[in-house]
Amino acid sequence: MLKSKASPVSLEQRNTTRIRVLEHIRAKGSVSRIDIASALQTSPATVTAATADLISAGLVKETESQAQSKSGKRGRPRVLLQLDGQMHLVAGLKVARQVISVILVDFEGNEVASHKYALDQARMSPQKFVSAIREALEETCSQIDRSVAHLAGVSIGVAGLVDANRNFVHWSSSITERNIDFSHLLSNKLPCPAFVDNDANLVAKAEQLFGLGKGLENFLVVTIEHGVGLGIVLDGKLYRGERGCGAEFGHTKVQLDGALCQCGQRGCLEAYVGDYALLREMTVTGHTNDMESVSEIHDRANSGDDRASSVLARAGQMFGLGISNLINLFDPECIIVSGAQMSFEHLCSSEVMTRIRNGVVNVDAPLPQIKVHHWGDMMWAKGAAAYGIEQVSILKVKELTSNAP
Amino acid sequence: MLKSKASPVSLEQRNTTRIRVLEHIRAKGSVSRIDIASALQTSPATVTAATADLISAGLVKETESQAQSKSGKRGRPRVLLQLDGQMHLVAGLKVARQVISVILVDFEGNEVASHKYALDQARMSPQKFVSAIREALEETCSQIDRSVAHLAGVSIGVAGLVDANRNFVHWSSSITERNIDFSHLLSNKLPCPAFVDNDANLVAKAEQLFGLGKGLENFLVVTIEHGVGLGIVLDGKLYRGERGCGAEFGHTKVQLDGALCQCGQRGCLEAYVGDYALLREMTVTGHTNDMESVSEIHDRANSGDDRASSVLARAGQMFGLGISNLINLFDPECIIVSGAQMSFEHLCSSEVMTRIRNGVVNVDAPLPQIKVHHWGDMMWAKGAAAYGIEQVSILKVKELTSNAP
DNA sequence: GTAAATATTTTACCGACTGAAATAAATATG
DNA sequence: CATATTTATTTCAGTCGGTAAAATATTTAC
Repeated sequence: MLKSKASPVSLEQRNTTRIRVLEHIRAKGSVSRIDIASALQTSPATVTAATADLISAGLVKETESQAQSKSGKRGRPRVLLQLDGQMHLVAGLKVARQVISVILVDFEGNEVASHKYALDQARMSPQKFVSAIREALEETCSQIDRSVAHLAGVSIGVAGLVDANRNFVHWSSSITERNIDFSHLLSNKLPCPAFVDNDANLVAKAEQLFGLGKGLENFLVVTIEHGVGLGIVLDGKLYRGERGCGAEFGHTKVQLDGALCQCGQRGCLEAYVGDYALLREMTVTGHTNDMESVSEIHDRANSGDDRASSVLARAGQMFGLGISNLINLFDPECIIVSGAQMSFEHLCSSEVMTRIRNGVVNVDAPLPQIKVHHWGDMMWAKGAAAYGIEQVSILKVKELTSNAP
Repeated sequence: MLKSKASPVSLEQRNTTRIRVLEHIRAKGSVSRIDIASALQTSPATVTAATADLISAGLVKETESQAQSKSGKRGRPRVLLQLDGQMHLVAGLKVARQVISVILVDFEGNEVASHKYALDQARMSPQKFVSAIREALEETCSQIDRSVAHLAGVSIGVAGLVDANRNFVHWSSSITERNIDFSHLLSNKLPCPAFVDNDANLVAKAEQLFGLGKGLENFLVVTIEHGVGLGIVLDGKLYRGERGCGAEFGHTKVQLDGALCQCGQRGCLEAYVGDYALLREMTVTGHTNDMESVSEIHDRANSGDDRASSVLARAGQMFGLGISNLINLFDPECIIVSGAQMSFEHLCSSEVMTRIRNGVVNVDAPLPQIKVHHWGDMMWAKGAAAYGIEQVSILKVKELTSNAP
């Protein structure tokens, strides 16, 4: 008879070690217990306990192959641990204007299936929004003969202002109503945990878990698409701002009373760097007709059109200025420039890098690295999946202790 | 006979509750145990234990006066707790070009004595630097018939790049050598713990502990003096950047290839807002002669000089642009504009506020509050003292457990 | 085969925290 | 005025996460 007498320790600080161990294993790929202990500044005994729990939850497994010991070769060999990817399936969704992109991944982030679900309307009621997500998920799951109920978690990225901790959408370009709490809507309609977040934050999560930010504590992810987005990771955590509306890098002003932006204000970075800004500039050059994408501008520039080159160059200069401001303010370990489809070579040229270097306050330390990441068009959905994996990990670890004997 | 067998818990997470309780008491001024428990989401039993320790360490005391209970008046009355300010004396120093400002404060931050120690040279060797600090401290302490040995801690603010955790100064305008570890130098020369940090960070600490940021979790402190500084507090902690050289707000660029800045780059905010920038502008207007301070420009503007007004107005516009960028990126609870002596009304005018409002991306939520704080000329030294109090608090709490029976 | 080296697990114990019960100190009520 | 009621704080016994040290496991060196 277990007497449930005293005291679960405060939820905030509970299980932090197990989650840290899990994240460390994910970041390293495969790693021995003794290395985890030294990396996390904890004792081997703690790592033994934590990994035992993670293994029993099916989140982690021991690998066959063995790593060589640090010094020499004598002594008991280290046993490598890695994620047990097969146990859980997670879906990531990105809701865009005309399409919902869905990706199914295993627990290591490997793609299992993907799908595009066409939307007939850009903006939907919350109910319609959730139904569309349900349908998109079902179609994707059927590809691999699974049902939605098999999913360990679903993560949804939308453009807009989201309080991710509460699944609360203040405003989104995909939804007709403001201030919607999706917690109940989603749990009613889906048989598994679901999470909503802002899309740029999700890409930052993807870079942190699987991408170029793996294992870093302080970095920025700049997303390039129609507009310019930003995700901020500080101390290993996504920084969301006090009201969840920070990181509006695209709307920081780079020119007093400058070019007109989609948002209605003047001088926004996006008004110089966004695709619509470039296309707008090109209309002035006389190619009024049918310029439809940034890669067309690149083509023209490459074939000797000086005006096209000049349009791209100015965008690059402004972008470089914006990036140097980010470095001056945040002093990050690294900045990751992530793009899905749009061509953005003009934002990574050596001229832009020079502009950045010349705009950063001079110190002994070298400039933070600027890494460019060309994702495919599933960038946003993969970002959502990354967040889903993280959230499911946390859920599973919590279950672990609440169910324990 | 005590057998020192197992296990101090990892230093990082040790005593966090006691420190949180102490900080909460400091933020509230006086508060009852039951309120602390609910504010910190912990149990009353924990608060009893924590406060008992803090009282025995002489950091906290019970007050005579009693607060009324929340609802009704029946029941055992709450006992208010407050800091016991008299037990410890802390010194804050700011090293400037020609002077070291020293302030002695009690543990509640009340000024006990202050002093200015003239420097004969703006840049010193590390040894000379430490000796000057020692002398400045001795002169100040003698005012109240104490010796330096009575101090519980000393905190030193310098302009430059500092790794505060290690008392390591990468570079400072006050010191002739780079990359100096002051830990040993200070502990050899001073009979009490000493801490070094960047001056703008210290002002942020002062606002957090005693000023307009009391109790806030996410806020920015913009300091106005010769240049423009920034301190960033996120999640209640000072954010210092990866290499300790972030928060260079004054050198974020507000104009592509704009005005020349002291730092050698072009278009820095400081090159439009710093005092030297305003004085430079005024030289062009024909008043070449003896314009020496910003308040003279204010005087001229107030007496109808349109050129002076225009110079101040442009600085305000650029400042507003910079502030709106900060809000767009950080989405803080509040921005505190702190100045010591320089006149900066032109940076808080209604035109500037309008510029800020129009530069922030529009959301439902109201604009973060912008608070203006006119300190006296001891702003920087008081900032240092605030940091000193915090550090000494942490030390005392740690002693508490290591000395415990 | 035995010693030395290294990784992991087991053991015994510490300390922070908790819920529940006990205690303290006030007011309300008759 | 005694007693019930209410609220704040403390005490108590127990849980949980963590640790150091010892024990155990598994390898190579000799």
